[in-house]
Amino acid sequence: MAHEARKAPSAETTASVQDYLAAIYDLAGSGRPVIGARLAKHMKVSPPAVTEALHRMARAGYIRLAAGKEITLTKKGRAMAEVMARRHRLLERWLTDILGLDWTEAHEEAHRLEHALSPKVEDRLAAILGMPTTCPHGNPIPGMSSPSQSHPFPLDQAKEGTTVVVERITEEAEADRKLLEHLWQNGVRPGMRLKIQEVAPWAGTITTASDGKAIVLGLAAAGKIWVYQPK
Amino acid sequence: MAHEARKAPSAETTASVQDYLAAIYDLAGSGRPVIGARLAKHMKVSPPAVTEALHRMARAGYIRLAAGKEITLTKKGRAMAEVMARRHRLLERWLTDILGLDWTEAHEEAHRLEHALSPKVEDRLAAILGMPTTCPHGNPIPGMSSPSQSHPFPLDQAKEGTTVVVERITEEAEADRKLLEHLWQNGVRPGMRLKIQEVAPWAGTITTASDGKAIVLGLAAAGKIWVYQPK
DNA sequence: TGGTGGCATTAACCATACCTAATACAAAAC
DNA sequence: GTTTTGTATTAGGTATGGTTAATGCCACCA
Repeated sequence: MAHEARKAPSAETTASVQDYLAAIYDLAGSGRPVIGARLAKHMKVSPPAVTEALHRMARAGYIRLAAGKEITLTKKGRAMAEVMARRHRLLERWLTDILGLDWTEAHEEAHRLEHALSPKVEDRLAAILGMPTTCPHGNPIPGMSSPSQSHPFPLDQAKEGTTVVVERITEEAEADRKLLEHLWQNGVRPGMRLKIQEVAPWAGTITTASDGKAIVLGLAAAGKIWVYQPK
Repeated sequence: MAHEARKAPSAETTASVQDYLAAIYDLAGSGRPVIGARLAKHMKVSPPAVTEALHRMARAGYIRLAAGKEITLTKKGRAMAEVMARRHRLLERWLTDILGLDWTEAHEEAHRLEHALSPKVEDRLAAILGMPTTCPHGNPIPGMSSPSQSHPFPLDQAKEGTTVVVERITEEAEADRKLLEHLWQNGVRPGMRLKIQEVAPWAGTITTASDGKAIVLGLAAAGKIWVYQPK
């Protein structure tokens, strides 16, 4: 948009491109290959919109479109995606820790604000927040060297009878407002201990318990929550 | 832009419309009539862009295009413009008071961020800032009931030999980066006392002094700085 | 081997929002 | 009273970034 262009002269990285880069980055975190259809679903846009955007981004050198369908970030693309992740997560911290919003709101607010954040404000923000290493959902903030000695895995791969600790709610889950609200209301947040009571692939559910209270999740949703084995 | 639309479903107020509303609001503050040409200059866009935008905004009920050239805000338009002014000025306060940026940067950063600020974040921000009544440039924050008992007038109308106090640097001046930097570097900010040494309409300048240091300003620039007579 | 489902793409279209160049017009300057 | 200046508008064009509808492609399943 020419109007946006006015604000960011050359080196044009539009809000849209930033959104796509962030989405690719987030989806790549799950291990599964990033393809257009997944992007379209995650970002709630039509498949043709994705095709077009990807072409624009490939032309601009942000991504590579492999022979197959898989989409990979170039060095430049990855750098930009990390900047966006950093801004997003720092903003979430600010919104929750200082302004007192909850998760659900924080994610959406941060998503809007992240496009308007300059490197300078980003740095000052990091400073006043005390250089946090993760966002409130537990996702690492790039450039903050989070330790993370645990070996996290998706909750849908947990074994029945074990007890796990929530490491993070991935951005994939964050995109689903309803899911986020559900998790928030059930107290599912980083550090929470979960006893795996039943994994039922036939029903597509996983049942966990915490403080005696049972929480039932679909396997797809559970796959977007990463946990680790406490030692 | 459809992409923006996604983020703000109906009740569509695009960033562009917000910019125009804010500009109309700011320019109206000077007393002089708001016409398209002034808008074009202030916003650094071409006259046809203004014409088109005004039609879109009139269609949407934000402004009235009087028979003559004058542009006036409708109730709806004024409300939105005040929201934008409030967000802008609160953000400036945050940027300067908490993040430690200076004026010049603060204005530009705020201008980008204001479009992404929700009512909720706006309110929380106002709270943690201690309900400030003005922005760092001295402009009142709508909804904060600033007293302002002084009777400010533009600096270019000051009488030779008098001493005045800077009340505010208007948004009109803020739009000019170079001017803003100049004022900042010369210590011109709200509360500063200025001795009017010479008003020279033939030369188009006004010479003032503060702490023995002389500051020369063009009359056009001086007209964008409001001062008051200390009693 | 012949569907069927999932995925990508093309085609055609739309709105926003900007631009330049050219035109229209009025009021002030000479 | 014409000319200049300021202002607005029309005309024509561009780019982004979306949409739906239709089509093309492949891979897996029976």
